[in-house]
Amino acid sequence: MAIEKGDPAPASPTSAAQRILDVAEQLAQTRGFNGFSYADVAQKLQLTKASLHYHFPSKGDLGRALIERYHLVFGAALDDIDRQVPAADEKLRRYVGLYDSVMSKNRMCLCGMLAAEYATLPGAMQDQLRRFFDANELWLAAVLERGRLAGVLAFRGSATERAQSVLGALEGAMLVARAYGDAPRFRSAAKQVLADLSAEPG
Amino acid sequence: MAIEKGDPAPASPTSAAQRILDVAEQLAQTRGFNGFSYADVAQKLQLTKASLHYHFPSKGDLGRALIERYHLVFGAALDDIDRQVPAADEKLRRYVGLYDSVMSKNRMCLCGMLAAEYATLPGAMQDQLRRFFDANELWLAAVLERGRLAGVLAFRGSATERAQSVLGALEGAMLVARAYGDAPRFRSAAKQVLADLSAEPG
DNA sequence: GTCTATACAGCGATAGAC
DNA sequence: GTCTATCGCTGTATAGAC
Repeated sequence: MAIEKGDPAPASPTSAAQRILDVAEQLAQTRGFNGFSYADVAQKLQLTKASLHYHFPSKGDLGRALIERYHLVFGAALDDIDRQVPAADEKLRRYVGLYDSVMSKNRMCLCGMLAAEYATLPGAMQDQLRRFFDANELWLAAVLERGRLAGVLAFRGSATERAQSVLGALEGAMLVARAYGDAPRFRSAAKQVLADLSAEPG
Repeated sequence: MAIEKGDPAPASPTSAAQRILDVAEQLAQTRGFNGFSYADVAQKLQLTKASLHYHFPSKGDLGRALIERYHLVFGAALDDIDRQVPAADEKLRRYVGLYDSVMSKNRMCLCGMLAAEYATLPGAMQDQLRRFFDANELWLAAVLERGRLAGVLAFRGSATERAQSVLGALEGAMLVARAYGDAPRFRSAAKQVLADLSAEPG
């Protein structure tokens, strides 16, 4: 079917809901979920608040859609890594790269940001948030365990414990680096996390 | 001078401003600076909002007083450590203990929480926040450097870089652990941070 | 699916009495 | 130093026309 005359013929015909999520995500990652309003999103999209409520009746609905999509995209990225990279140490570098690309956009990880606001979030969002972290840890723990068995990674304690501390270290590095608007600062901390896991001699 | 009859004879006669800061601090550390209102504080203290505005005219004033006091108390704790503990590795354990005592109260580090909300804070609070982190890093970097020279600590790279990553790792560990209401989870991550700095063989 | 218009609660903040 | 009362604004959310 041909594109009708007068259509803007966008490179990718993003739906209204997707565009709303894009803007809301950017705001949530920079200002926090409690730090933006429907009015903010509406203004950026040249829409009215009422239109947003058509797509996402309540802000809780919007928040849930936000985490759901974020988790989906992140999960797909992890699948890509698993498909493209065999070595555990290289998988970790790619994993850190995911965080780095967020930091480079002057954003905080969506779920790290929401973790700070945890106590103020609707229950459904709290549950989704924990599921996001659970999935990250599970993936990380598997990579760490196999990397240790293969001899390319070295660390004390259980892979699960280590996965938790790695996740926390990356989230915290973003958190603080953002207060300085300093992406290299994040990169430096991330490199140390990787170095501490390396089987290479110090 | 004797205590007047009818006085409640409090163990420590906390001023109104101090009590306001106590409540506001607890709320800011659990819900975020944007997650509580004058009404919340007033209710907990059985006061009116107007009374709070007498002590802290604007919320920005309240926020500045919050960080100022937090920084002061934290700085005093670091001085205590320096006075009481000579060994660098033991200093680090005491430092981690400061975070642990916050986590045990089901709170986030005030400045870690504010770091998430950074973009929405008044400029004065942003400056104070960076100064808090700067002071932490300076103290940590000195401890790390002297510990490495003394042979009780071991790490790659500069002490300053390492101080930054340690600070981030602790803040991030609190951030994520709080979403699970899981203080032991923080403790586990903190122990790994210390172990990675130890000169003892892995 | 987007609009105008509006309801209603909550927010930070101020005036003025006591 | 605390109160009552109130203001102006912004927040989420809804009704109903187009």
